[in-house]
Amino acid sequence: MPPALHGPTGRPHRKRLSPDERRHQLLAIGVDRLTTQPLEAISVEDIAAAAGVSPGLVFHYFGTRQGLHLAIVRTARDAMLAATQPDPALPARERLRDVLARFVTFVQQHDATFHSVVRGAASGDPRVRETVQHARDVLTEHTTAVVVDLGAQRTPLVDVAVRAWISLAEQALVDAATDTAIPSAELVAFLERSALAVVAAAAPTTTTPDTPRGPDAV
Amino acid sequence: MPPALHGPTGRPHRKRLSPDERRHQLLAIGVDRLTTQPLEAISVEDIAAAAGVSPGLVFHYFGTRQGLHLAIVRTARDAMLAATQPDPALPARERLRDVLARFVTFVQQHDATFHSVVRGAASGDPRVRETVQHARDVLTEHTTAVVVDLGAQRTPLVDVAVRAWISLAEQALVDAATDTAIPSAELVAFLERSALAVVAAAAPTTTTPDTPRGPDAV
DNA sequence: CCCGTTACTGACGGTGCGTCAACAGGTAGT
DNA sequence: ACTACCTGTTGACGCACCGTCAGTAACGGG
Repeated sequence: MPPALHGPTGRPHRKRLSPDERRHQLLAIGVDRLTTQPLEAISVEDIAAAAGVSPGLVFHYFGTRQGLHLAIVRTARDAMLAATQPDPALPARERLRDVLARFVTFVQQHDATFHSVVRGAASGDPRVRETVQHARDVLTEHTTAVVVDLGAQRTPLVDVAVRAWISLAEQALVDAATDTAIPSAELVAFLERSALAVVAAAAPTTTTPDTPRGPDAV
Repeated sequence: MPPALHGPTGRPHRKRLSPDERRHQLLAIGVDRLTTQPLEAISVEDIAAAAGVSPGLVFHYFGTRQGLHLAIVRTARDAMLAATQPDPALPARERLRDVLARFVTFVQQHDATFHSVVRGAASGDPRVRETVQHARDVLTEHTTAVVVDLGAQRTPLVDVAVRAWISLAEQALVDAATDTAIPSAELVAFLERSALAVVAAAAPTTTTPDTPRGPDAV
């Protein structure tokens, strides 16, 4: 990326872009910054300086610092969701494995972005949390569709279990996706098995054929 | 809590406390603030005003804003760990259930504190992350001890699985501990079963006696 | 070439972080 | 009690960043 649209520390050259172009440029800089620093550390003035514009312009486009952060995290989130869209043509089990495999690949290639999105879930700004939560909701929906296709019943506890499993998957990906000691295929297989096992643990009365339960429930 | 150590908006009265007392007081205010606002929203000046002292004094005790945050989150974390110390006298399975039951109770009673600690895991400050990670490490150790006692082998993937299960448990607690639609006992039972199931999913070759696996492993 | 639209600037006020020399409350020695 | 020391504590300062707004200049159309 060129440092700016004018000579390096030379004269401003004052280029006038269309709103879409400018917005896109600022967002691209923001997502790039996300690979080296957390969301909260991104300042309006830093983005403005990197784009060669005044801070005021950034406020013109995003309103507030939080507005900027929100737009940045949304961009990163959408990239993640686009990369992990399930293939509706596949049967349930294959679909799950396919999504998990692509997810592992995505995290391996964009681990900094993934980290930032996951960490955004704990942001102080409710709107940022909501944005990340939306990503989780989408993933939860995909996963729930799979387990329902496999014969599980939906209960409140099963919903909790699926959401909780998403967290498990996030943590496992953060831990192991870039860890060479664990092959990707093994990680994918573990995630696949754990998803089914966790749902089975939440729905002990389900009639799935291959999860026999002992009489140890409370 | 008295608003301060002087008359309400009256004259400062300038009480001189011992460093321990003052530090403790500031920390107590900080942990209390944590129940209504996220860590990053806690400002030095707010704490100072609540204690009836100058902002400079807070810097004297904690150095920086981050130092204050770190001390606050450490205090909250220690309270959580203290409440969930396993009872070494119990056998593995009972020990797991006992810890989980007390964990659910703790979250029900201090959900705001728990939220803040969990969210601290995604803080921008590495030291805060490290602090929360330490709590997870302790919980991971307890859990690993249980599953090893139950006959599981330790492999890199099992370690990943246990850490990931901690995230699952955190998420399930955040979701469901204060949800009246799901009885505590059921939640505890789910967490217990899911722990064993996730470890089994990570170590398909283990010889655990009471976790029968169907031929669904990949 | 000029004129209007609007992307963009620059100067300003406010808030919170962090520093430092100086001040004052407590206490020990006489 | 008086004094002198130690140290908990202050208040004023510099700085970075957020957010606002009236004004300016770059592009497109006539």
